[in-house]
Amino acid sequence: MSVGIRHDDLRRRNRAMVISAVRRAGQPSRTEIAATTGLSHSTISAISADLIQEGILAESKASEPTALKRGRPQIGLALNPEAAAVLTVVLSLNFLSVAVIDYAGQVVSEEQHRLDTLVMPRDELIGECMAIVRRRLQDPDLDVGSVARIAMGIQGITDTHSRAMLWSPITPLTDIPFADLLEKEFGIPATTENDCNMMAVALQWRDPERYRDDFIAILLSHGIGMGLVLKGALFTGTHSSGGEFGHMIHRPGGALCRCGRRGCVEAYAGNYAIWRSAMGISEDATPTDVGDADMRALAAKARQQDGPEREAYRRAGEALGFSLGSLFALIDPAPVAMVGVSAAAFDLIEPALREAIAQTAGGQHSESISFDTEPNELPLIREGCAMRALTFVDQEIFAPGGQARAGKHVE
Amino acid sequence: MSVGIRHDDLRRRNRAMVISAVRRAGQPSRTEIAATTGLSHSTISAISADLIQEGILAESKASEPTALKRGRPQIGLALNPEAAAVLTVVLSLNFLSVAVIDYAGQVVSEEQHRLDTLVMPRDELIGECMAIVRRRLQDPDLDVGSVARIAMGIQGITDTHSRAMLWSPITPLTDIPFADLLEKEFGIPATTENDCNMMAVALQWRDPERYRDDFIAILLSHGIGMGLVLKGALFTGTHSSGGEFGHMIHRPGGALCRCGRRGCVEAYAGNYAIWRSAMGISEDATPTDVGDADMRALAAKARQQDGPEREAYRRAGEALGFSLGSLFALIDPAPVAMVGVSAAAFDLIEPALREAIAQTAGGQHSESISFDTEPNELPLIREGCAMRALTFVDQEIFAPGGQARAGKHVE
DNA sequence: AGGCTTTTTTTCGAGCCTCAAAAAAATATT
DNA sequence: AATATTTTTTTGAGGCTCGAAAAAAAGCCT
Repeated sequence: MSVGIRHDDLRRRNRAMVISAVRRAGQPSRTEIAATTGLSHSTISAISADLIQEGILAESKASEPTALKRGRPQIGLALNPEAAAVLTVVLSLNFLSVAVIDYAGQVVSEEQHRLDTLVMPRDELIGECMAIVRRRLQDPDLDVGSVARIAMGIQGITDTHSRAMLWSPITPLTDIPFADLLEKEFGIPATTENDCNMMAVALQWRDPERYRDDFIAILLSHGIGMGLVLKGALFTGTHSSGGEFGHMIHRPGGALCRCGRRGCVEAYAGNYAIWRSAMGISEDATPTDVGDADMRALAAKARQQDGPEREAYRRAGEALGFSLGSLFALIDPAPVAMVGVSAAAFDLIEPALREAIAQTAGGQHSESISFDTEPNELPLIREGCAMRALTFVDQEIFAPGGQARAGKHVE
Repeated sequence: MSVGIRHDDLRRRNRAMVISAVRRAGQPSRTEIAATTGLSHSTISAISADLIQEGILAESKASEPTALKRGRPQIGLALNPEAAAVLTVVLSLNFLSVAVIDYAGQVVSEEQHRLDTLVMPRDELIGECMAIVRRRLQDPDLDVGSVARIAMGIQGITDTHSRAMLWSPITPLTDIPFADLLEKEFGIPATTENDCNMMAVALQWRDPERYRDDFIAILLSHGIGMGLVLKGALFTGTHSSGGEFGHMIHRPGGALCRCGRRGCVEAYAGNYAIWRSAMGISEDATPTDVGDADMRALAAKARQQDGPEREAYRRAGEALGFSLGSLFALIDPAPVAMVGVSAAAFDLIEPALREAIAQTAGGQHSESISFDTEPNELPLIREGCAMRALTFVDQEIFAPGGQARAGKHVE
């Protein structure tokens, strides 16, 4: 049952709120923080004095060219980059990348690595992940505060508590508890996050104007994934990362999907599905991975002339449109960001998509639904992981105490 | 942006928590409240003294046959039935019902009324609603505390803020701001709620064991509706009541739905759709309303022998199964309550439903998905409205102050 | 019956937290 | 140099929750 508010929670929450206001605003003055949080100046003054004394915030000496105004000039408060650091791990098809990020959000160090995820045995895959993290952690250049959190973004389904990868299209392996493995190996709290969810988190930070309370990030790549933000919060399943938009049923008993089932959206709109359709291969054929370059070539050909290639994109658009319509029937329409290599071919997809969505209950105002595209998902996933980890540090380490009161931060 | 916690919010929230604990538990002692809320005994003592003094709670003199225990006996705290009252209005196809309910949740007075919703002009429909409410409010037997809240449950789509009915299958009229009309007429704060959402709320109170954090209530009637509770909270769309499960697309371009579109789940599983299919009427035929008695007869016939009737239910099950599978792909599987006249025929629907759902990503563990049935939706809707209104009184009237601090309750 | 034990509830003082108002600080304007 | 303006800090008051201790209200035991 929901629990009462203890007296100590008050300061904790307001501390977290101040930190969050600074992270969001960049260099707000105390007065600005008071305005956005609704707390009094004295409270903000007290809390920020604490945070500065603890080395979490710092007064920004950086002489911003503030407009000349009468009165005492505002002093900007900024996150102290050295207060902590976080580490992101992004594991996607045949690709592993790691970055160390300081408390202010700047990349300090990074490393990337190609590997054959599809065929690697379990121990080797885990070993590679651990090894690349270890190398980054032992980097002598790394003099930023100790790494306080690891966020791993994985293409695939994770559990609600962000502990494990349950299933992934990039490997036949299942149920790898990456978070536990990382914590055990490095003694640093870690989470395992779904890639599309991290895309959504990143978009929220990148463009809070457009992606604020309700929006959808859809990954158009080998598979079809979705990250969903509703009422300002990331939407996840009750047991898993959820939002498996790609496996909503478009046509019962239809085309063969990579997941082994039939008729999923992905079986019409995933890279392999578009390819299969364009090449005139049977819908029952086992999906094969198609390189990004091949997909770009396919899109170019589809643009050049009408033919099976263009028809393949049309069918993908139709599948996406009807399924988005079904989704919108549940949650109401929201802005959409199309991410991934096939988002670069969205011009080929959009007409059929809009035509389909207009035939659904969720697409009632289909012309007002806006789409944005972003061809490269990896930077988004990393940014999302970074923000996930950083906000964890903000809330759980620098404003600790929730239920199990953690050790106090000592200066 | 999220707002800081003021000092006065603390007491307010804990007050609300105590009230909520009492409503949930029935007659908890102070000690029990302290345990469930996590607050200290002294705090509970102080808050409950206030609440008793204000006439919101009362010590239950009712000599419960508590097991003989050593020590000072616990004093049960109960809601004071006379602290306030709420009024529920349920408007469904050709039927209007109103009830007055005391603060403890007991029905004090009620009235029901048949009317032709499908053909009534706007003014008349609104007039009937206002008249029946006025009669109940003026009932001389009504000596319970003044009515503090009205909750109206309507079959159809409402807006997020529960102010208006946007669209409904029971009338060609649209955009009726019932909440505003009621408030203006009677000066009592009111809301307009979606019927299926209220069903879900009621189930949560009726059987909190089974329907706690994640579950689905599906109305199988003329149309197909859904109320969805995720992570303990009612799920609504971003602009409307949302959860229009009945208008997810089952077969793109398929059977004609009552909403004018094609291929919706409802066009296969709504009463009219089952009837149409059983009678061998074309899928393109305009939907007609079918009486409950006819539906019961149809189900009986389907049970009796294999034939087009049984096949119609099978097709309904298939549509429901694939769509539930798509839904579960998004939110993960959860317990389902089937409500409404066709829920009584769930035995005819279930086999095909399970077969279909097993073919979807969301139905991975389809055998573990459990269904419960409840043929009568009206009592559920009324209960849901009652609890909705009562918890509003709990939180907004008896623990006021959120942002715009309301006048304090004076004894 | 009367004292003892057990459990619940209330009382009381301490420690925090937030807030409003006043004071201090820092700069532009006159 | 004095004044005006705006931001930040200081200070005292009031409220809230908590822990400990006291009070209350029973059953238990001799």
